[in-house]
Amino acid sequence: MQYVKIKDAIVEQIEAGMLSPRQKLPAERKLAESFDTTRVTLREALSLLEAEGRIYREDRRGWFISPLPLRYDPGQALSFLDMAQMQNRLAKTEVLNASTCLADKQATRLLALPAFSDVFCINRVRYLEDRPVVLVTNYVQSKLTPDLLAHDLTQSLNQLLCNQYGLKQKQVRYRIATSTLLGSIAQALRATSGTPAMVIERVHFDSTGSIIDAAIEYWRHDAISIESCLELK
Amino acid sequence: MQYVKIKDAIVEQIEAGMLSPRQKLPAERKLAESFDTTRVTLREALSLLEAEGRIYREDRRGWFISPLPLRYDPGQALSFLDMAQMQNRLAKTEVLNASTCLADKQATRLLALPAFSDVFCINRVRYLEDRPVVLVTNYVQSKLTPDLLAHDLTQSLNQLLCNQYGLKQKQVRYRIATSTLLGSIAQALRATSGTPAMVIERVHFDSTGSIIDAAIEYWRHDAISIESCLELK
DNA sequence: GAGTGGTCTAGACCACGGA
DNA sequence: CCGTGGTCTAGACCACTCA
Repeated sequence: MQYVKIKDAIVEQIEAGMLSPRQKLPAERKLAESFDTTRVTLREALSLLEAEGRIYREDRRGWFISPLPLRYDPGQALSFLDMAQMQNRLAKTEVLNASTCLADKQATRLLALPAFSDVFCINRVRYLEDRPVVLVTNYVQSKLTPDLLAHDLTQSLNQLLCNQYGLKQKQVRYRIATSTLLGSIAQALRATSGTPAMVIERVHFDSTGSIIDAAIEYWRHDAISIESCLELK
Repeated sequence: MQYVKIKDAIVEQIEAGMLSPRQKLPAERKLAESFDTTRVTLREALSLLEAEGRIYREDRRGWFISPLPLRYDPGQALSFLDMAQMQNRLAKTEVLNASTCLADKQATRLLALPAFSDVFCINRVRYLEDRPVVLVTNYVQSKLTPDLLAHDLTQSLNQLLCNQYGLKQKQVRYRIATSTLLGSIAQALRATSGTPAMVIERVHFDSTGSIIDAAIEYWRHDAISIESCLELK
């Protein structure tokens, strides 16, 4: 099992601090040569490192060392920016698009809507140190929040809903699973199709138990570590 | 991108119900032939399906269709068996080994122990419909629970600690991340080294805030979906 | 013992990124 | 425009599973 040895050799270099976060690895052909093997086998080793969350790939740009993951607490209603700031990370948000549209399958499921409802749909990419780490799709029932799209959407949607519309999140239901980044989602994160991903779905409720909004987050799986602390019943 | 088309063709067959959960796919060479391609490309398609959680592999035995994942709520102090039963799943637990040993690096970190402490270390594999889905390693401070290992360890450790020793879990701290199954962990789950995994670390506290025990769970990533509902502060 | 999956070789072409 | 990563070919050998 040559590819395991290659993987271990690279892990050793990472842990010895010879390779720093976000640093690019040498070209695949060069690495293959230096480990005296073929590209196929070398790529097997790289895929394994990727699955372990130690390196990541930018589509057609190469392989890079993964930075520490962001600690993410689903129990805290913290915005991405606040979370990043508390962990001394440099965060940025980019709005890909924001529009009113007919609820798609996911939106109707998450928001428990009747068919053909109108919703606001917002797609944003979040960056850590200029690396795109998560694509977030927010769905908000349009009747609750007129003119929502007129506001600055790079800020926390949670805070916006609270301050502008008095919609306070009291409860969250979430689901976490693994999958892959495909097509346009992969593109938005500069990832190759098929990159491992962590998918988080959230539905927010107000104090009366009504649904406020929902979100689906596609994370590069190496960029997040979910950590929380809670009381048991 | 031939392998994406192959993947889609197989997905279609799964969703049409032509392939049922736990059913074995044809041999790689046969699949490759029927899609008129080589094994390398075919395996790329299979790996993608695996990463999406739609199929899984048993080491040297072949590829199988993934059953529905088990819904797992970290906020409920439910035992694996109760969880499975509530979802009409057939569960089984196998004790791999249970012993007193010097705390390793992980145990000292999770239990916040001084160096060279004695702990009970229990390794168990949990099955759903005879498929091994998770390897659980439990660490318990030995001084709190004399003779722990004399009891039936196929039952819920949580319940055992509560009923036999009066140790009631009041709080849990957990961490969820993705990684891979390697070496003996992979073997215990009949998986190939490098299989995608969901790793859950848990530390349990009693009502005084003292640590009772800790656990590390290595899940086949397609076998679990983490779902919870909680109040926001 | 036949067939299978796990691993590896030694090439190839293309489209894209970056200079 | 060069070099890169993404994709694909057509084989091979071995160790293991299973009948």
